[in-house]
Amino acid sequence: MTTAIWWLRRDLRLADNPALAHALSYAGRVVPVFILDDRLLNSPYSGARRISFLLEGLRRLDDDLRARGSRLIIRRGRPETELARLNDEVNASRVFAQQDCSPFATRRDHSVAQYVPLTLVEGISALPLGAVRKENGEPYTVFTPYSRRWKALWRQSVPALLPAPDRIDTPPGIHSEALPDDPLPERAAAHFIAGEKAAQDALRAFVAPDGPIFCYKDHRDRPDLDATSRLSPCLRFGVLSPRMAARAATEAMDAAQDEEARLGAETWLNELIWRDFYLNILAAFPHVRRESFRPETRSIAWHNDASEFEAWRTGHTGYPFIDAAMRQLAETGWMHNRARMAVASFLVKDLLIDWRWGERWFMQQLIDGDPASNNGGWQWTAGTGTDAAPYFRIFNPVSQGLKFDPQGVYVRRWVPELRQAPDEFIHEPWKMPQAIQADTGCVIGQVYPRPVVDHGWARERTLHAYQSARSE
DNA sequence: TTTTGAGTTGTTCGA
DNA sequence: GTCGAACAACTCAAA
Repeated sequence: MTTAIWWLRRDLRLADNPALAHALSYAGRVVPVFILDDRLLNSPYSGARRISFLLEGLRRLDDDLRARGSRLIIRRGRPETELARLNDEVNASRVFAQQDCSPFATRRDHSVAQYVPLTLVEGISALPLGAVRKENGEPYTVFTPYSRRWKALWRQSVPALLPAPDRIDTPPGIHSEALPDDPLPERAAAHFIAGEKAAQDALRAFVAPDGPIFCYKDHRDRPDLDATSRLSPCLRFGVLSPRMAARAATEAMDAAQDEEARLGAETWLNELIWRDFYLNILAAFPHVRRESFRPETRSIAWHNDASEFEAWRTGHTGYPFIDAAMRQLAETGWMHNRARMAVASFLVKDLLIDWRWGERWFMQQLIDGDPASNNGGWQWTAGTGTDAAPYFRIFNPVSQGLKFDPQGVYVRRWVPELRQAPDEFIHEPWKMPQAIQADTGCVIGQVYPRPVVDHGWARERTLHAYQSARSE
């Protein structure tokens, strides 16, 4: 009987898993293996939150495999070495894996293919990488036409979902290493689901009749509400199939009771399409990982002040909305999307710090940190990327707070020093009269910092810095 | 090949 | 307080 290896990377699921399906149709016996690669675990772009989520996801997947007569084999080392060794041990004739598109993954897989017969299978995106192209065959670099084409292709033939197999035959007696200790045993992922069944339940609840998806258009911008799906870590590691998510979104669009509800579902679908878009951008333009997509923005004279970066990183900029967001990130490994834009704009356009500093910090902290989406988002905000925000679009850290956290609920939740501050000063506490500062126990400059920079001044500085870079 | 319309998420200023 | 224009042209996608 033929044996195949199913090499898992970021597709920790049994349902709608094309790589697994290929392995099962190719061979009677399948060996699921995950290889802990120290280059990834110790990378400066890695972080404890994400590793913790990954380890939990591996444990849950092992449970699910055992319920189907199989189990997850863990190996540690270089994938080339480990796969070649496992290949010999189980006498496998082919390795199946889900295609990945980061520069590291591409190099790794190319190298692995020199040692074992490797078949890469789509599944990382809702529509296969490279499937959505311009008429001339080139990749899109602007989102809106990309999304139009994406939707047209999707509606042309909505992909069928592959059912989870009832049984997976895995030969006995294969050595598996123990998983390393969880770097955050108290569960960084307490707020996040790492199991496949729970992720699917969460998706179902999100798109259920009267579910949050139908209010998503209006509520998604409010970090003080709990109105997003929070499925990003599951999509990051493939605990949830992006196709399944996109199908749920389009079905919700079709089931919507009114136009507003339909737009809610479509807005969420658009977020999934953004995810596909940035995966394709990274695949087609791998240099974005290292430098700005737009050459004319590569010569911006960054200010790069280390102590200002530190204030941003730790949530002590003196702008409450920014600080709340940065503390939410540090404490939970996740940040609301609206807040991600605001803090990114603040780092790049108020502090004039190289977007790559922020990108790396996000990768170290985010439980859902994905090289493609994170890079795309940072370059969008910085105005250096594909389809980027115009350089003069600079978020005002105060008005973002007033607009999207009107009562200061989000600020008070994450910045306890300001809990007693009156509503009218919650986003501009430095304007509080001395008497109120004393009464409420938030003396500015002592309990809570003064703004690290004046926004109006910083805005002008950035406009000039970007203009100079352009005219070079 | 040329032309045309359009482009996630904002802010500021002045009427 | 509200509204429209300016911000800066430029590139992309498609007809």
